[in-house]
Amino acid sequence: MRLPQVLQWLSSEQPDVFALQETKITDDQFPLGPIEAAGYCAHFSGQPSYNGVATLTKKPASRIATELPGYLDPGRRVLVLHYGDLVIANVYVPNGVAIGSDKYRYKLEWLAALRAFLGQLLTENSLLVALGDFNIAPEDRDVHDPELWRDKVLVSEPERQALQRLLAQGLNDSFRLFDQVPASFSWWDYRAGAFRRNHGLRIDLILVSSALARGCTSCSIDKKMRKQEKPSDHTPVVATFEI
DNA sequence: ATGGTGGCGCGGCCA
Repeated sequence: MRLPQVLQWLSSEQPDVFALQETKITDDQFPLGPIEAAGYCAHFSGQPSYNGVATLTKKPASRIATELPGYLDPGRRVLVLHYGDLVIANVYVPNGVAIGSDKYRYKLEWLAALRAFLGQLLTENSLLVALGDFNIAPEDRDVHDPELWRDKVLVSEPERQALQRLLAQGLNDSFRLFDQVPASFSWWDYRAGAFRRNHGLRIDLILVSSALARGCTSCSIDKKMRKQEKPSDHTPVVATFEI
């Protein structure tokens, strides 16, 4: 994980919750000291080199889950925190690589297991946030060049339908609760000057249950981290709430 | 233009 950038953003923005994906670090290597010194509790589920999720919060969770029930996955991609009736599910959806590949099938299976899990959580908790790298651009307006991306991974209809089935259970894309400037993206490829040209996709989502959507007061993309030296290829998405 | 860049970790995979 990019610890200096994380500490900088926590210090300047002071979020109650900060969800990271692709930490690429084992739990025994997790930089607990600096994060706690910054005033945050660290919850994490990692592995060597790949995947890994972490959720940094002002207050410790009462319960934690790291698996999709009934779906055996060696990848550490899920971290669910419980705060009484409030549930915060941090997810790193598989990339899928290419349409028709084994990894694409894995992505669709994984999304089906996630849908079942979130559906179960929604029956038990009215206040649910599911956020993270979904690796799906929900609509063409979330893609810099829809014709170029048509039927490509991250944009294909089966992936979009899987996301719509998630939403249909009672989740809302918080970004679309508000007016937004066109061509708003959260991820840009490192190659070919994609960020400079704003050749991006909006694949990082904050999905909220209806009860939380009523208290959602803003959702925006903060591009300042992507402009820095050695940035992540993603940049933070921020939602605020009055509960 | 089937390329291009970057992280992890030391060759090759993954995104």
